[in-house]
Amino acid sequence: MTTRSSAEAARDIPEATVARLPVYLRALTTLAEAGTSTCSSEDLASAAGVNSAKLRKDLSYLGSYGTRGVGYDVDYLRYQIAREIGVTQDWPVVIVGIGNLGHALANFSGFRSRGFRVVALLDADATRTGEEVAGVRVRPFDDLEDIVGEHGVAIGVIATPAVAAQDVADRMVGCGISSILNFAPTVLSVPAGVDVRKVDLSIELQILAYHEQRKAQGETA
Amino acid sequence: MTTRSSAEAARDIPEATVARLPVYLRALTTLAEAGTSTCSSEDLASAAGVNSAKLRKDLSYLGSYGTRGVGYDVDYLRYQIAREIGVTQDWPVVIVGIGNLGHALANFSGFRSRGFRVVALLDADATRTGEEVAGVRVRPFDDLEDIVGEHGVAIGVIATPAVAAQDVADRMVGCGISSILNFAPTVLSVPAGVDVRKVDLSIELQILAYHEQRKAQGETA
DNA sequence: TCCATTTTGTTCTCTCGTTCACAAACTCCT
DNA sequence: AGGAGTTTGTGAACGAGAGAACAAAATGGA
Ligand SMILES: NC(=O)c1ccc[n+]([C@@H]2O[C@H](COP(=O)([O-])OP(=O)(O)OC[C@H]3O[C@@H](n4cnc5c(N)ncnc54)[C@H](O)[C@@H]3O)[C@@H](O)[C@H]2O)c1
Ligand SMILES: NC(=O)c1ccc[n+]([C@@H]2O[C@H](COP(=O)([O-])OP(=O)(O)OC[C@H]3O[C@@H](n4cnc5c(N)ncnc54)[C@H](O)[C@@H]3O)[C@@H](O)[C@H]2O)c1
Repeated sequence: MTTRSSAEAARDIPEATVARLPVYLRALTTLAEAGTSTCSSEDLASAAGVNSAKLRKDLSYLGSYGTRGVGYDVDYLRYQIAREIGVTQDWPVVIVGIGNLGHALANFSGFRSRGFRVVALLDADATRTGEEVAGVRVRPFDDLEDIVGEHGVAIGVIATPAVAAQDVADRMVGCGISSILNFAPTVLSVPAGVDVRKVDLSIELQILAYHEQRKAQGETA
Repeated sequence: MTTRSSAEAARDIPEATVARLPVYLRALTTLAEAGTSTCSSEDLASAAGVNSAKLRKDLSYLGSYGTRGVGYDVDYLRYQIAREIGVTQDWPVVIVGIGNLGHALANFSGFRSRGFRVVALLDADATRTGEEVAGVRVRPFDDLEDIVGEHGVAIGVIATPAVAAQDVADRMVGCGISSILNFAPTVLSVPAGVDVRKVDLSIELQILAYHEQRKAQGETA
């Protein structure tokens, strides 16, 4: 299990690198829109907010897509990163919990433009179903299994209150979803093989508060 | 600069630990609400979704707040962590960009309950000002300096479109804000001493897509 | 053709983070 | 009082990530 088949490239991209590839992708898109066709690692690194050594090392995990003495072809590199991440294809996504946050997410244009397609908005509250948000009708949560089966959905977004999040996750996992983006402030437990990423506003603010407090302490000390 | 004054405790909490303290805090609150007064590192670790060795090591950076053979007093530990993070006091916060996302953020109850207080909602669009969201009136962006000065705001939240984010950040830094939470999909450049954290939906989804793609590859290989 | 210049890809080192494993410290029971 | 049983706090081993530094490879001009 440690060695891979010889046909497939020995791809084992570090997690820290995976998390930065989307940043590079966005920076490349910005450069392309500005009419730049070639860029050095220095250029791209500064657009992405990292140092150039790190950028080159990250890109080296994908292969040798640059030219020494010249730099990288913007469009070519962009395609290679997109392919590596998997956003050259479209990923169907369901959003569960169409309250304050769910509405904002449904209206978020960044889904479409980045290889994701919202195929359904689901809510358990019957008074919300039928409403149309960003061109998609809100449907009852119980339609989850049907929708996931029909569209082959692999990615689910949870924007329900914390108390409901584990139940929603269980239902998602039960019908084959294997990647979850969780906005509810709670720890989800899922079986091995299912990826969960969380976005947690309170945690981010508390981290800022910690550093802020230390800055203040330093001043008065 | 490497050694600290003898009076102050040698506090140098690793960044990875700082990011987990809010998770422990939330887990402790949940335990307290469930009527638990004492818990072991094993209990708390499972509630927080980490392993117990990591939890104990993290807590050891704060001091020795447990009792061997017994565990931790839930309320006492909760207070100690809250104090360390700095959320025993209230932090005033401004939100800039009251569109889809800004509305959701303004309505988010997690601010209040976690030591943060939204003192102002700002937007550059004159047609939005005057509107009341969650009991707070939306004011013109140009009031930023006045508000920050008046309330001593140190933390700012950016929920504007990406193109405006750098300008907003510059204005924030200019009037003394030193911690920024950025929801716009763009890399902010700020002077040293200012902390920026970003919340980026597209990046999270792309990371999920990468792993999802690898799972699919494994099946068909 | 050859040399100077540029910029990548990679090796090496150092720092940071995770996990293991166990002595120290506490409780409870006899 | 003493011993059995628990659970913390931490030293040490291990692994992952960051950054410096440089050889290899390309370009372009003489
Ligand atoms: N509003 C924000 O800016 C914000 C920010 C960060 C995190 N969050 C978190 O995101 C979540 C949603 O926040 P919100 O402000 O949109 O809350 P909300 O109450 O406005 O919306 C929650 C929605 O989920 C639905 N729901 C409840 N139980 C459900 C279930 N079992 N199945 C399906 N749908 C269900 C409700 O009907 C409601 O429409 C909360 O957990 C909140 O803590 C919100
Ligand atoms: N909607 C989402 O769920 C979501 C999710 C992730 C990220 N984002 C990002 O968050 C940001 C806001 O998203 P949104 O959907 O709320 O957009 P939106 O267009 O609905 O709202 C943006 C608001 O910012 C205001 N604004 C524009 N320029 C400004 C300036 N210079 N100063 C002050 N205010 C200004 C506008 O008047 C508007 O009210 C975007 O960058 C978006 O990419 C949104």
